[in-house]
Amino acid sequence: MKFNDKQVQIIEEAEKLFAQKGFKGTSVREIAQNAGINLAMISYYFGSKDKLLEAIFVYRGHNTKISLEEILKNGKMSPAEKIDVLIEKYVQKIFSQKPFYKIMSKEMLTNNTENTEKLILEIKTQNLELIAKIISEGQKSGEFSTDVDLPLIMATLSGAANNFIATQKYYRKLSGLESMKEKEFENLLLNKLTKNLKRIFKTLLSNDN
Amino acid sequence: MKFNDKQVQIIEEAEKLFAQKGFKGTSVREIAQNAGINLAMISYYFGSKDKLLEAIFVYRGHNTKISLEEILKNGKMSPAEKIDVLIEKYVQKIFSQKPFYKIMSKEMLTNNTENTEKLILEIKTQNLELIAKIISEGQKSGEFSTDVDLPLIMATLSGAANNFIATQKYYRKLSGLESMKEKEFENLLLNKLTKNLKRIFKTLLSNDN
Amino acid sequence: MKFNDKQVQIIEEAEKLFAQKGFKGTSVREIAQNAGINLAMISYYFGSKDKLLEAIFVYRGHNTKISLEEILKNGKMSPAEKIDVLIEKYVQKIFSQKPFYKIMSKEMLTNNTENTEKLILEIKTQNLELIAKIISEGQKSGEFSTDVDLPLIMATLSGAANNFIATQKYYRKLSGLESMKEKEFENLLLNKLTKNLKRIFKTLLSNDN
Amino acid sequence: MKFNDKQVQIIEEAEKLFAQKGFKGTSVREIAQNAGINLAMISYYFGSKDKLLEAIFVYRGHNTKISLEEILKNGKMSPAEKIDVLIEKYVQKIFSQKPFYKIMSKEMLTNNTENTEKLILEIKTQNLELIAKIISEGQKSGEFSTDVDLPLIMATLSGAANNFIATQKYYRKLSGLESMKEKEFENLLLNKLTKNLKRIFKTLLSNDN
DNA sequence: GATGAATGAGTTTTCATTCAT
DNA sequence: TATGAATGAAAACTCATTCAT
Repeated sequence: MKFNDKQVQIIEEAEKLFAQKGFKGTSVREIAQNAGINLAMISYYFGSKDKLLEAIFVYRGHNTKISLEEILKNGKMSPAEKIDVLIEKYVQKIFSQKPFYKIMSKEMLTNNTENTEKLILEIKTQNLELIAKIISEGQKSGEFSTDVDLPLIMATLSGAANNFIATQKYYRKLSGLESMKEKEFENLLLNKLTKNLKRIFKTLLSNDN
Repeated sequence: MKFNDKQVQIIEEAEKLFAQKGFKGTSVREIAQNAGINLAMISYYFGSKDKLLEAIFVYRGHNTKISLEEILKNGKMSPAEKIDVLIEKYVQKIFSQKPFYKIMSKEMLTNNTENTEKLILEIKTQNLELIAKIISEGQKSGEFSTDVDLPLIMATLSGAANNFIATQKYYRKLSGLESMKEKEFENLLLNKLTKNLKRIFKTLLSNDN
Repeated sequence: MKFNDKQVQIIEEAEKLFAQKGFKGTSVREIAQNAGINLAMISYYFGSKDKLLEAIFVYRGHNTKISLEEILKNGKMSPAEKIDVLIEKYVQKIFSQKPFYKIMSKEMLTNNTENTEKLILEIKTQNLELIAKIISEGQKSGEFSTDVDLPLIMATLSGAANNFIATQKYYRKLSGLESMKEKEFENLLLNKLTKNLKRIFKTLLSNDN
Repeated sequence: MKFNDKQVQIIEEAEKLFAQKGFKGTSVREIAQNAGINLAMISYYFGSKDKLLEAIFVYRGHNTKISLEEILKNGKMSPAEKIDVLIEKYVQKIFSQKPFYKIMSKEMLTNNTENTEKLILEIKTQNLELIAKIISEGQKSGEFSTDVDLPLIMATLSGAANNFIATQKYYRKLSGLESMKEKEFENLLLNKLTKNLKRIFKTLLSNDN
């Protein structure tokens, strides 16, 4: 499914607003005004507000898949190195697409439409399969423990990462970093999170349980 | 701040609905109907829908504090054991108060009112201080590493835990446990999560970095 | 009709608020709070909000009558002097009971209940009869013109006077007296209005038409 | 600022109702029903009930200015004649736009929004400047006294005039003219008021104080 | 494709009044 | 007398969607 320029314009504006103020908290009128398009165009292009949300998932979910799949193609790395790269890429993606991940986090918390549920499950499944392959490699080579609960690891990974973008402002206050510049703080966070997750994965995948 | 029976009744009904359908997705009319009280009573007792949300935070935040503080009073345990108990209690609390934690997760993701932000920060600060004390004990006795980023550990803990209650249904499907009974699945989840978190904490607090 | 202390307390608070914010713009809850009494007491003492308004008219209308009647009893003054005193007293009364006259002005502008209409008419009639007597005296003695439209004179008198209390703040700005102290300005206004009205009455009652 | 047909329709209906029942006493639903338009159109066109009130002031205030300015352009009349014409025009305007002047009178009596206060002050200032010019002419030519309090004269003029339209029904009863036909009574009132005001102005502007 | 106007159902909140005690 | 609780009606406003052009 391809979106034309105008649709992308609407999608990106809607994504920003949904992330900031929630789906219900954002009116289509607001989206139209911010995107500089006519109110009726949203219905025209997407059918309804709900469908617009789904379009966001399609738009971002599509990007997600492609970008993550590239990791696996590199055959020279060890499974452990691949996990490290995966974590790096994953954290980078979440940080670069914060609004979308905020929306997804919110949607997972709510009884939403069947369609969004399906789309979220798709994204999760894709990521899971990706990791599954790497872990499977590592298990075959003996590097990783054979006693690994994959969905649990996934939940820990995405849980910690999403929580970081959700609670960024609280983290700032609790760490006493309120005076640090936004960009600097952002980098600090990204590095800490990446390092932390790598360490956690090492533990959870290791043989000595 | 104390709430009378009617207020508690409203608060608990609102909590349930806010968790299910979101704050904006729930109408006060709906709350009133489900709680079996007159619509105007909500304004009468809480002033507004926003204030009702704050009341939920006060109501649950209060309970949170008391129950967690009891852990520390036991002086016979080692810091490592205390951490284990803390994790157990924390996971139990989150599981027993799922609706509230769902609401809090959502609120953290949205630009909400100053008051709720303050109340969330309070709860987070209380938990942080609690863990800080235990870790400090462990650091003095040499059990724990002195190089510990407390807020990061907190974020990992609450992130993973909250993610579990948020993505429970997805976890079920991805693990192929759709046929398992709700209660059994709930227990399984609780145990896995607890065990997992204990292991992560052991790693993150250990000296061998 | 006599009012007890509590009723007077409510009446005076209501009068203040009705004058400030209008009858519809004032809630009974607000009156109760400001008067420091229980909300239900207003219904208890007066029956309804409408009846409370009528009570204000009875309360002030009663005062009005007594105070004005005293003017006539003095038999030593000439009709012209009496008119002057009447104007002085009238302006003083309006200035000292601004809130009530504001309410009355507003009520006259609106299709109100039969009762308030009747009460206003009563007050107007009383004043009219008072002036009528004085003018009649003056006509008999030849001082005043026999061609006098009494209600028209009345309307001019009360119109100008009421307009002054209604447009006080606008008058201040238009006269460039914004820096003058409130009390000083009040006195200035009172004197100017009195002098002005006396002059107008002299003209309207004079023989040379 | 121009209003389209629908907006004018709403404005005129609202004006009628506000004059009859007061601003607070009129519901937007009522306005919509009487104007035969959808309830939501009022918000759509004006934003809010308050803004609708302001629109009435803009709509009528605009008309006021234009119509009054034409008086001055006639250069052949003496200042005294101009004053007479001004009074005639002014009274005619008030009588032809009774609803608007009722609303304005009420608004002046209440602590209203900044915007309406500003708009009222504008209208008053415009009228004041108009009269100021004429009086200034008369003072230069020696016809009028140099000791003239302009705002006070204005207040007398508008006070008396407004009072007439406000107390029309009371005037009718007090004058014993209840059986007269509405139109006839209206004309009688207009003529009396005009004549009366001319006489008053003559006195207040004359040299012999 | 595009738009301004329009709509009906919905929202939260406020109100005057009444009730049980 | 007095009161806190309760209520139903009504208020203004917002919303997503649709329609005619």
